[in-house]
Amino acid sequence: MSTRVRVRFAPSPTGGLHLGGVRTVLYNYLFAKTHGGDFLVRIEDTDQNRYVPGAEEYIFNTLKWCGLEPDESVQHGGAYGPYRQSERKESYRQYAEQLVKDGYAYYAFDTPEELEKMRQEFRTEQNPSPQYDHSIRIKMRNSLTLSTNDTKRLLDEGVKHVIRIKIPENETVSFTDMIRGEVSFDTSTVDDKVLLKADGMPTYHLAVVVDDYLMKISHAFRGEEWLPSAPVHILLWKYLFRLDNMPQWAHFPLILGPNGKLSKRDGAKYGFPVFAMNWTDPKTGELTEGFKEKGFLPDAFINLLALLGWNDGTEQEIFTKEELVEKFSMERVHSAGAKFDYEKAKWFNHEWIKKLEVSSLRFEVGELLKKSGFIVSNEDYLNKVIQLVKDRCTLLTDFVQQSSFFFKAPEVLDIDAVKPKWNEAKQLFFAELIRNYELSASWDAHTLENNFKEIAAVNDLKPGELMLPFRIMLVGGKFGPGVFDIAELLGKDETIRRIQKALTIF
RNA sequence: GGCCCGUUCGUCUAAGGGCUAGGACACCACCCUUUCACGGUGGUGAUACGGGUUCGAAUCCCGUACGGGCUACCA
Repeated sequence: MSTRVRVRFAPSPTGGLHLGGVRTVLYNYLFAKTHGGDFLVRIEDTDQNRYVPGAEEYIFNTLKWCGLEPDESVQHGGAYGPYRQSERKESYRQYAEQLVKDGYAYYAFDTPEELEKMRQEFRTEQNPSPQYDHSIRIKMRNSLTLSTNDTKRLLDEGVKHVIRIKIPENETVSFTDMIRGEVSFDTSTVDDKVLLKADGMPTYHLAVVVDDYLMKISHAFRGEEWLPSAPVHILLWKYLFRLDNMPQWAHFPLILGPNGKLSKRDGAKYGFPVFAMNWTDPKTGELTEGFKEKGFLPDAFINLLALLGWNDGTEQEIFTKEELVEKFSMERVHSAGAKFDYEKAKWFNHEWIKKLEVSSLRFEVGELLKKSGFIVSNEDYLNKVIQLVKDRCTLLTDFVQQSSFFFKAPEVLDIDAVKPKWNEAKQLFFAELIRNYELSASWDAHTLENNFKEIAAVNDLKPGELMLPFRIMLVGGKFGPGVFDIAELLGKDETIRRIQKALTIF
């Protein structure tokens, strides 16, 4: 018996990957790494109607950005391929047929119209959505109600049909969920799910069981929305591969938005990203913003996701990926859903920006500045700028606003902040400051500040009244690091140039 | 409607029978700061409700309420 830990993330390529999806990846990844096992990605593209070009590539790009690279996948290779279900199509039919042969499944010839008619017919106040279950199947067109000959004839004629699981009556199916403990279902309330569709493709239910078996998955983790279909999967394991080969299950709590399961719409409505990275719908051209482009660091993104439903029992909140791998345990994953709080998410990112070295930030920030039209030629200068402003940036994109004046003189000055209190004496002070600074032998923040205050004292002016105007001259607005630090970094020529220019405006 | 899961400050959570229910985000106040932030100190604020079990319950059991998920030839 193989005891190696093997887990999988099995997305269907239908669009952007959202928070919950990435967290599922994360917990899978952490569990695999914590136990020295394998993490693989299997593309569940059995629904050809929902196929979206580019979505698969997007998923892998996202995993790469997050630093959660699979050990096996379509892109990474591996010994258990193919890793795309559409390419495994042929293998599913035989399992479905085997189930029919063993009496655990049956052919159903009902057309979509007939199914719709059935739902209309049996719909009542008490039962608004009738299911194709043990009580209904005897009234439908399938190999259970048709004679053997009729069934054979229809099959031979190539009539479109599906294969449905025949759920037993009055049985209790139970299993132990690693997060929730024992969960059980009365099979009489479970419907006869379609296993193999009319186009020959399996549904999720068949595919997940067959593939988890074939790929030797030891632990199957997924979102809580799958809990209701667990009995179908358990039964399939029992009928097909024996229960003692079945992986251990865990159903993660949902990540909730302001109203229920977090959706793409929530993001648009409440102004925060839901997808990991930008996603453009190829059909509509609609762009949905991602955490990456919003200015989140991958380390912070992983960190905040990990803590949404898990903690290590201490008061630590900032974790590196390595620490998470070291400390993660499925037993400490919460069972209740967690409402996503964007403010806290930003706090995580801020903490990470403060924590990270300038060298880790430089590339991203440099790119961002260049993209915004600033000329960044001097690496050393950029490093100093980042060091000076990083503590006041919550998002990576904040660096642009917080440091723009280091690369380009402000075009508009916040004159209103200065003008009402501006007077002749201040004008003269800055004229003298220019002369002083021009002659100054050293150009460091400390000297600059001392000289500034000396001149103010000599002229009987309060430094406080002068520093704001000085800031406006250099920065353009009421923000930024210490004004003398700015002047030091800007250099003598540029500082004086900005004072001179401002004096003509004030 | 049925089935399943869940319920500790506004939000994320700690406390897995025993101290004034702890921390973080957010919010408020003060300090620091001659800008804005960072930072520091303090504050507001929770065990859904009702029954049990127990010397003792946020914790175990039952019920109710509320929330969420599922109820497709989608995943």
